[in-house]
Amino acid sequence: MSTHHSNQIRALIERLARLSEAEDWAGELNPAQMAALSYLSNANRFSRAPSHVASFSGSTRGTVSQTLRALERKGLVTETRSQNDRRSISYSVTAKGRELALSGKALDNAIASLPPDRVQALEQGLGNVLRTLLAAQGGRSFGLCRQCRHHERRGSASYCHLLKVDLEPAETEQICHEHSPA
Amino acid sequence: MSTHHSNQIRALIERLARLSEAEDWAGELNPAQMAALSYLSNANRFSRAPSHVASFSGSTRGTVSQTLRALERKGLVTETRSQNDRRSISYSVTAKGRELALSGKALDNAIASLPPDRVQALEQGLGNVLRTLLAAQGGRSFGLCRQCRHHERRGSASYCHLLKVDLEPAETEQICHEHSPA
DNA sequence: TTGCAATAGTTTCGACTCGCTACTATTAAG
DNA sequence: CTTAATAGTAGCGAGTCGAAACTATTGCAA
Repeated sequence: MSTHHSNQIRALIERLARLSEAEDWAGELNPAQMAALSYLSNANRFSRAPSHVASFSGSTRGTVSQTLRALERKGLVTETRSQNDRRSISYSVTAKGRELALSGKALDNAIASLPPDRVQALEQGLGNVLRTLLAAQGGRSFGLCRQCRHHERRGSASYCHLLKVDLEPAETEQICHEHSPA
Repeated sequence: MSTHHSNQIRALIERLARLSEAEDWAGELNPAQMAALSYLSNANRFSRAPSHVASFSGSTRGTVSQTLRALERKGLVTETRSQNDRRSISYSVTAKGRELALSGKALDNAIASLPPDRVQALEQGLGNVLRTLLAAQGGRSFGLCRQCRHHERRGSASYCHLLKVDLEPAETEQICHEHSPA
């Protein structure tokens, strides 16, 4: 019974995602590229490495490596090698990339047309499902910096107790790969 | 504001689908194949043609043609050519395919662990979103035969006024490509 | 300090997706 | 009876995806 409903809902989620991804984004990007670009445009400066993208999307480093090269060829992201750890790379989204990442999606409009309480219920319900799924699979939560247990508000600025760095206000609204629910 | 929430929810939907599809299904199937197999195992006998699968998944006939051949090579579906219209083909899911289609998914378990009212809210909310999206894009609803405007209950059996055929009870619980909301 | 072991990322391989543009076969419509 | 529409397939090119092998760097421990 409950199993039956779970099936239905999973089917709905997968179908909605599939239909949403079937949008061609001006023919420029495919779903994997769009997902990576969208993630990068919302991730903070500690969370823009290939391995973070891979972890976020449940993919592998090898696959993501190719996806990021495709994005770079298209001028949507640029790579920056780290000085501290010369193995690691951080990708930044260009202006052109940011524009594409924010371009209107039909699914967004469909969601926005719901009554506010329905939207609220959806967000909470899907959030719960995601947390449960991640807990079961040992994945990272990739939540907002601001909602992390290592985050501390200090007046107008903030501080991360895990990475031991000061944070600007805007950064606390970004995704962090070290995120841990409060 | 509302736009912001819509973005969040779309991101949740796409991420959940991506994580769910990252399950390897015993290493046998990829996401597109699983989606097609899952659809076929729930579709009624009028809705199992390549074009129906394509329409359901928002893909193209060409792509689906290859996906179905892959499934057939793996012994998960079999094709049956129609006598009435010798252009059309109907695919059936084999026992092996049905087993795979019903195999447990981590996302199902995550959903099933929610309180029943949350599950209810999710199902309704996502259903609303899907209907809105389909209306905006002109896509078919692919709902259950039983919930169709052409369906009429006749004692223990049923009748479809569109296709003008008698239906067995089990068939009314399947997906129909001609489905039109009541 | 030297010598692994772990980590970050890349490369290559093979099977496959995906949209596209032909293309064939069949059926429908004028 | 020709023409148009429909159902499905074939081949192309760019790209996904997982796996395994590989390079370069960093960490750790004897």
